Amino acid sequence: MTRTPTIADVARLAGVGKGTASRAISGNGAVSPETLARVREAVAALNFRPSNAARALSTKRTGMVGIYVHDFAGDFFGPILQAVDGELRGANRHMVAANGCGLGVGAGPDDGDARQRALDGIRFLIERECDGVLVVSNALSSEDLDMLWSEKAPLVVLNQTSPSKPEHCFSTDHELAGRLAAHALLQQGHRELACISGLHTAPDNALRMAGFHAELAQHGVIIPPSHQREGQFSFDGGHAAAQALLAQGLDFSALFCANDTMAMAAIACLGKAGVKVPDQLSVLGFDDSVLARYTTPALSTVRVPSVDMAANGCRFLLNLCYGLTLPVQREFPPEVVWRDSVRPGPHANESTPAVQVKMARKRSPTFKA
Amino acid sequence: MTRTPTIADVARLAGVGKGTASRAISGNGAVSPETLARVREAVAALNFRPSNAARALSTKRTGMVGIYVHDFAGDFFGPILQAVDGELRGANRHMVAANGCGLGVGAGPDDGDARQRALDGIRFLIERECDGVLVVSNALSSEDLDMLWSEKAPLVVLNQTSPSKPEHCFSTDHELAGRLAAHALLQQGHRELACISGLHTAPDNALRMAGFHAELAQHGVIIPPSHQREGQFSFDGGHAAAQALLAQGLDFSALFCANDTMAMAAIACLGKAGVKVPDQLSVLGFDDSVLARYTTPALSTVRVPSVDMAANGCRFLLNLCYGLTLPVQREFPPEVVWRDSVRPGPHANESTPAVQVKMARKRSPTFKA
DNA sequence: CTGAAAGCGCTTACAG
DNA sequence: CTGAAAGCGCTTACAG
Repeated sequence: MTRTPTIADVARLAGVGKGTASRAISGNGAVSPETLARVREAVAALNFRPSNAARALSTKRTGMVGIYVHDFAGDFFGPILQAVDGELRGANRHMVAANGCGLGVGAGPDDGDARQRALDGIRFLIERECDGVLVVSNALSSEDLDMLWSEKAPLVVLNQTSPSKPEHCFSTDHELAGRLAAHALLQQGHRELACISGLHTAPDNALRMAGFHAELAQHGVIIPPSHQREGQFSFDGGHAAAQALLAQGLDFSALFCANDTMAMAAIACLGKAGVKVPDQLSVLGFDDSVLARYTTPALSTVRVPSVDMAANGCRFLLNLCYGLTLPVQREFPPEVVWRDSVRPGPHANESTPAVQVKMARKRSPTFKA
Repeated sequence: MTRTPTIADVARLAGVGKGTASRAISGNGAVSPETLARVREAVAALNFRPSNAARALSTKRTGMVGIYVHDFAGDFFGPILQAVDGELRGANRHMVAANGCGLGVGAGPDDGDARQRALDGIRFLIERECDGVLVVSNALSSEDLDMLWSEKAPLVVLNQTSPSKPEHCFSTDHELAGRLAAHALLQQGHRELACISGLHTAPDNALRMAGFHAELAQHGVIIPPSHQREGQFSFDGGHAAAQALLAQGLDFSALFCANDTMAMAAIACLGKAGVKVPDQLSVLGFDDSVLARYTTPALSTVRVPSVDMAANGCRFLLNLCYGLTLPVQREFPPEVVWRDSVRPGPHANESTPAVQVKMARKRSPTFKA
C-alpha cells in the first residue's frame, strides 16, 4: 500500500490496541517495556509519523507559536526571528510568523495604519490556532495589549512593557538606555547636539528619547527643536532627517540616532555632503545591530540585548503554553559600545559632569517563574 | 456558554443540517440564497471561526506553506520572507518558516554541515504538513533536490536551477549576472582586479564567479589566485578577505564582491586601513540589497530581482498546491546599478572592449503555467 | 438544494 | 499496564 500509515497500522503491526500504541508513541501514559519496544519497531518499520492535524484536533494544541513583527526585513527583526525559531525548535515546537507589511500583492508597507495591521496580524496568528503568540510591535497601546490579553491565546510582548501584565513583557529599560546615550556624548565632551528619533508614536522611541533628553537637561544641555528630527527608524527616514539637519548648517558636534539603521543612513548622507565622521561630526547609534560593526566608520552605539530578550520571552511563553520549566531571565541591561564614530568633542577637557545614570537602574520585581 | 462555537452550533441556530452549514461557510457546494443568508447570520451572531485543525484533518490540506531559508537575518532573506508572506496572506494561506541556524539553544550557525541542516529544515516543514514548500538554500545538490522532489509535498526552489525540474525553479541567470559585473568593471577602465567570492560550495556563487571570470578572460584579463579570496557571503568573511587582500598591497584598481554584505564589510575594512573608496579603489557589489544605497560611499552593484523571484515562485507553488491560477512570470534579468563606489579606472581612455554580454541572454523555455 | 452518516487520525477517560 | 469506545470539529459522498 502506498497510503501513509496511521496509528492503526502501527497498532495492528505491533499487535496492540490503538490506545496503547498512542500512549507508547506520545509518551503520555504508562506502557510496559516490551510493548514499547514492539511499538517502536512497528513505527520504524512503517516509517510512521503522527498527524499533527489529528493530534491538534484531539488535544487542542497545535504545537505552533506565532510571532508578530512589524517587518521581516531590517537588521533588528532578523536576529529576533532567528532566536525565537531556535528556541522553539529546541522545544520541538514551531514558529509561524506574520508581519505587518505584506497583506496581499498590492499592499505596500504604508497603507492602512500600523496599529490596525498589528492587530490584524496578531489575530491572524490566534485564529490560525497558535498555542501562544509573541509580539514585537511599537504600534500598540497598553489598552490594545489588554484587549489582546483577553483573547484565548497566551501572549507575551517583547520590547515594550505594560503595567497590567508586567510579567508577560520582556524589554530592556529604554529610558535608561536613552540616558546612557546622553551620558556617552556628554562624557566625550559634546554639548552642542542634534538627534534623529524614531517613530514618534512608538513607546520604545518615546522612552528612549525622554531618557536621552532628561539626562542632557540634568547637565544643562538642551537640544533646540530645529535640531531634533524624526526618521521613522528607517534608512530613508534617517537619510532625509540628516539632510534636513545639514541644510541648517553644522553647528553641532554630535548626532544621536535612535537606531543603527538611521545612523548608517545619516553617515551616508553626511559622507555625500562631504562632512567627515567622526572628524567633523560624531554620530552615536542605538541597538548594536549587525550593521554597527561594518559601517564606515564603525558605529559607536548603545547595545540592547534584543536576542536575549526574545529568547527569554519565548521560553517564558513556552512554559506558559506547555507547562515546561525552561529557565527564564528578565534583565536585559543596555550598555554603550565604543567603536569609531564618536570622537572627543569641543568640551572634552572640561570636567566631565558627574552622571547619575546608575541611579536610574532599578531591579525589576521578582515574579513567579 | 463560554465554549467556542462549532459548526454544529451554527447549524442549529440557522436551522439547517451540519452539512449545509459547512457548504455555506466553505463555499464548496451549492446552497440556496436564503439558506446562505441564515447561515451567515448565525456565523456572525456566534462569531464562529472554523477550526483549522478539523479542516486539515478532513481535507488533508493545512493551508500552510513552508519556506526554508538558511538564515533569517541578513539583507538577502528578509525581503524574500516578506514577499512570500505577502503572497500567501493575499491567497489566504500562511507561511511557516524554518531556517538552518537555530536548532535548539546551543546550536550556533556553524555546527553540523549546511547541507544536513537544510535537509532537516525542509523535512521538518514537510512533516509539519505544509501543503508545499519553498526552499532557498545554496547547500543542496541537484541530487538532493531530486530526493526532496520525491517526497510528498510539492517543492519549489528559489535562486537555483535544476535540470530535472526546471519549471519548479525560479532563479536569475547567475552566470549572466557575473558577466555583467565583469563588463561593468571593464567598461569603466579597470583591468587590474581582485575579487571576493561567496561560499565556494554554493551553486549561485559558482555560476556568478564563472561568468565573471569568463567575461574577463574574453577580454584578456585574468585575476591571479592571490587576488581571489573567499568571504562566505558574510560581513565577517568579507572583512577578513579584504584584510588579506590589502596585506598584499594595493596593486589593483577595482574589487568585485559576490554580495553587498561582503562589499559593505570590505569598504569598512578599507576605510579603517585608510584607503579611499572609490578614489583609490573601486568596489562593486552584488544583489542590490537594502544596504546598497546606504553604505558610504553608496554601492554600485548588480541587481538581481530576488523579491520578484520569490513572489513568482510562491505563486507558482500556490497554483500547484491549491489549483489556483495566479499569474507567474519566469524572467528575472540582472542589471547593474550605478552608484558611487565605482569610478573610472586607469584604462578608462582605452577603447572599451566590445562585450558580448547580450549574447549570453537566453529566453527561458515556456512551460505550462 | 439539503440532511444524515461516515470518516479524517489521533487521544483520553473508562473499565478491567 | 491494556483495549474498546467515544470524541475532537470539520467535510463529503450518498440519497433524496
